[in-house]
Amino acid sequence: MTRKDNSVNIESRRGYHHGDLRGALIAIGLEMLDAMPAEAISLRAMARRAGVSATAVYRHFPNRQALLAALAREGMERLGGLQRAASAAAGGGGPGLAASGRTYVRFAVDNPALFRLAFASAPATALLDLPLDEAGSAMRGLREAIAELLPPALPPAARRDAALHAWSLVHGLAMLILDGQVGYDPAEVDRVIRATLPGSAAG
Amino acid sequence: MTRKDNSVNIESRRGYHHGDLRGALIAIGLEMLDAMPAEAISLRAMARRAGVSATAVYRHFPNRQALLAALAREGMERLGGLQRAASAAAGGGGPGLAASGRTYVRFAVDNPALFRLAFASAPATALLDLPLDEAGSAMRGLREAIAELLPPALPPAARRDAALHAWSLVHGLAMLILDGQVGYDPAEVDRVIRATLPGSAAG
DNA sequence: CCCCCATGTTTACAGCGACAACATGACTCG
DNA sequence: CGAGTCATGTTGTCGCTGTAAACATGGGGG
Repeated sequence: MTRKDNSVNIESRRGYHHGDLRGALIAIGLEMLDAMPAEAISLRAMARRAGVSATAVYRHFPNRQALLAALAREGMERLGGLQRAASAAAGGGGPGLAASGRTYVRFAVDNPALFRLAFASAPATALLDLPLDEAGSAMRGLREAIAELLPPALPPAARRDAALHAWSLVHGLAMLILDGQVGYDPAEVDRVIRATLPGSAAG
Repeated sequence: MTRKDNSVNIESRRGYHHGDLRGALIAIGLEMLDAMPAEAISLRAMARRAGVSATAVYRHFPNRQALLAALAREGMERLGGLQRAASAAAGGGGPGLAASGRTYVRFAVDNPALFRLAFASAPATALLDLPLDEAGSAMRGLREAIAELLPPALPPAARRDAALHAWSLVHGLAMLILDGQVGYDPAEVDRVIRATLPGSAAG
């Protein structure tokens, strides 16, 4: 998916001058996020890698933050996709929810900079309060798994609480691990997640 | 506590040249953290406020990060103190643990920049794995409340799981709120925290 | 065919963290 | 009491950053 060219695209040139600079910058940014935190990525470094002057970036993004926001969106989408896939692969229901949670933490561990960025510069729209089909792809997996798991008769407020509960737990786990406050032990993560499934705790 | 002088201290001069520059910088940093995130605080701005040249800071901190780390430590200590106080005021036990958790989230909401900084540049020592009396003051409150609440017969691993569970939940809640992913509703926070108390969920 | 405008470049500026060389003044010791 | 040392603070500088303004260019639509 991410071609490895550091210079300008040649084949996929659908743009005008050079190539798809916007896309190239995003690919470069994601690549750099594998090696360093977002705050260490300079606009100029990305431009350099793209083989382009620093100010060319401003033709595609109003400022550095906007570029990072684009990377953040990509991160959210990847996370959401993995969660949905994991939930489906586990057959949905309780196992699906647990799998979705494990995937959430795993993603954070595997892509710390991207995970951090995804939330740090996320749009301030409260994902939990959006209707499911607009809730970005980020929380779709978790919320769908929870919705499926809860007794349909439950009032919406209880559903919301359950979703918040599950989300907070995995998010807290992820952040504490990333910040080095606790070690990453998959078995432990799994235990803690299972203990929180709706049904073990009252909604 | 934080005197409001922007120039050099006069009365509390226990230092040599000007005053207690190190202390002044920390006070200034905490003040600035009330108004902006840590990454927006420049070493030069702090020096300016202290009425001192930029490089004077390097006499007291090896670099900017070290100064921020000092602020982070202060944040951790404040948070820990508040938690212990809240737990004690609630009479310990289950109510104490819930109070400690509520205080954790509240602190984050009230001091977003300081809270973030406290974890972002925390020493990478896994607080949860330290003996209680060395565990900094950060997690003391939570862990003491949990220890008190759990049946003494429980094996240490179960205690650890319970602590991690509680900590993850409140930390996740706090971060999601700070990142604007969910709104801050004290009642909701309280509900979610109560649902996680050891005893509602199996350890 | 030509011109327009999206895309990219050059130049410039202020602010940043950090290093090296220098100044100063408070405390110590003879 | 006088000298000198060393912690503390200053000046000057460097390379880097984000970003604004003015200029260049070339591909596609009139």
